[in-house]
Amino acid sequence: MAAKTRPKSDAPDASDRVSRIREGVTAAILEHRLLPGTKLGEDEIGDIYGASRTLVRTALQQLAHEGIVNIEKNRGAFVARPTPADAREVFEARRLIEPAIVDHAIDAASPAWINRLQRHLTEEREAELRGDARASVRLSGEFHRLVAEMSGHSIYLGFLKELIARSSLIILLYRRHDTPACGTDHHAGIVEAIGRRDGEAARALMLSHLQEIEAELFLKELDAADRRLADVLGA
Amino acid sequence: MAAKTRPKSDAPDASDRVSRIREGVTAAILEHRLLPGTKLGEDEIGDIYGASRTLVRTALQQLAHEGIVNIEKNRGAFVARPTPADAREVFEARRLIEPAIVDHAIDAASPAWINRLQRHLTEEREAELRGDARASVRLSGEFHRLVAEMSGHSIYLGFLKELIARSSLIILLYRRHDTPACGTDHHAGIVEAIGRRDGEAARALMLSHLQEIEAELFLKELDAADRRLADVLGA
DNA sequence: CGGGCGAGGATTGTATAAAGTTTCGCCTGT
DNA sequence: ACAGGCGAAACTTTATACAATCCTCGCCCG
Repeated sequence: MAAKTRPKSDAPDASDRVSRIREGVTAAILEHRLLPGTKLGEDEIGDIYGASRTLVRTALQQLAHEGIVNIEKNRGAFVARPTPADAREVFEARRLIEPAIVDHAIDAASPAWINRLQRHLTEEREAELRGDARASVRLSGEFHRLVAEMSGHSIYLGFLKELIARSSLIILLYRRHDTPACGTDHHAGIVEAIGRRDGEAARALMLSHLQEIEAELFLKELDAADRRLADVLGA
Repeated sequence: MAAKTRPKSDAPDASDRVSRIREGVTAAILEHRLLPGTKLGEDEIGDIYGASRTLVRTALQQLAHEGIVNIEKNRGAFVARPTPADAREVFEARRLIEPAIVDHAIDAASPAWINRLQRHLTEEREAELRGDARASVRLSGEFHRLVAEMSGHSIYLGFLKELIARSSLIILLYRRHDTPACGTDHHAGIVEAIGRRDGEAARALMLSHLQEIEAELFLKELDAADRRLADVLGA
């Protein structure tokens, strides 16, 4: 943004206590350790991170703005619970943005970056090999963030961070349980196309990768019983 | 969002005092009444809106997350000052997203919506006719937001709100002063194409509209003197 | 007379306390 | 036995007080 010199609220500045809280909660959500609907009490989190409620509150507000936490007035903060409609919107947005990101990534592709991506791929493979589902899902999302960082497009990066976090919740809620290994192979193909500077192929691979993820979802209303009631009766 | 029933932090719920502050400041920025770099003191704003610093602070944090305010640690909040690089990113993102929004808007086009758009066009023309520059620039941005609302795509809407606000700052900073009437005619053409349900034409018109706005900008570093110094010397 | 230094004032960051709202258990009345 | 209401506890919201940091301005020294 305008101030590259200042560690903005969004910066990965770990010395900031608010950032630590936000990143801790985000990581927990990305690793599927926090389930949708979970209450995030201020005291509770404050005790965990040794911070006062003031700081916890600002962290939660930031997460709310990112769409992975819902703050309900006088009731508190809860891990968001995306609806099927939300899911479709998120993936449509990703199908639109990520090919554009890949294009920029190719422009910025340097040996150092390619190396970084390949190191990430091995990390993904290792996690998958050892059956670490939590690391797998986290790394899978991080791959996309890495490509966005590589693109150097800070606005796309910001948007995508939001979309990835929400995608994680969506996958947790709606993924069919019968689908085995996820897209590490896809990721490898994308890296390879980026390395070749083949924009056409890279965009196409990214697109089909996202389509495949979405195709693995079962986007039907869950908890039909109380969900219906909430929708029918709610304001 | 997951909770259509709850007025989220982002909702246009005017009864909320934080929202009032946020919307007041946003409006001032959109109308070019607050200039980039202006300091937004907490006490100052608190006095204006009769709110304690706690509420002002959360409003400012939300605005910072939207990218129209920069919060510098221990120094306060300032109206953002997008760089030319930021400007290019913002308009690239708009060129990507808004055609997609227009597509959805066509799907949702009803007589009521078309009517709403046309009423907006007359408002724009009236403001332009009476030479009200502030209303003009505000309504010009609102047109795009209106189309996004019409699309029913809440994620695109959220992204675009951010992009519009930043665009307003960018136009204020970088617009060539020799350009006369802005794009009310363009807007009319877009509405007409939407009314015809002609997606091809509507997308093309939106794209060329955005390109024209961007072409009217002079994206060179301003304040070469202290700007250069700040970039060279600043951390 | 210019530049460094330091105290004072102002402003932000953080914590804590007061106020308001919701929730849940319990108790009463039918 | 059960529905409904009352009340206390827990939590969020808001305000205020305190601490830390930064900026300004004047003073002193070279």
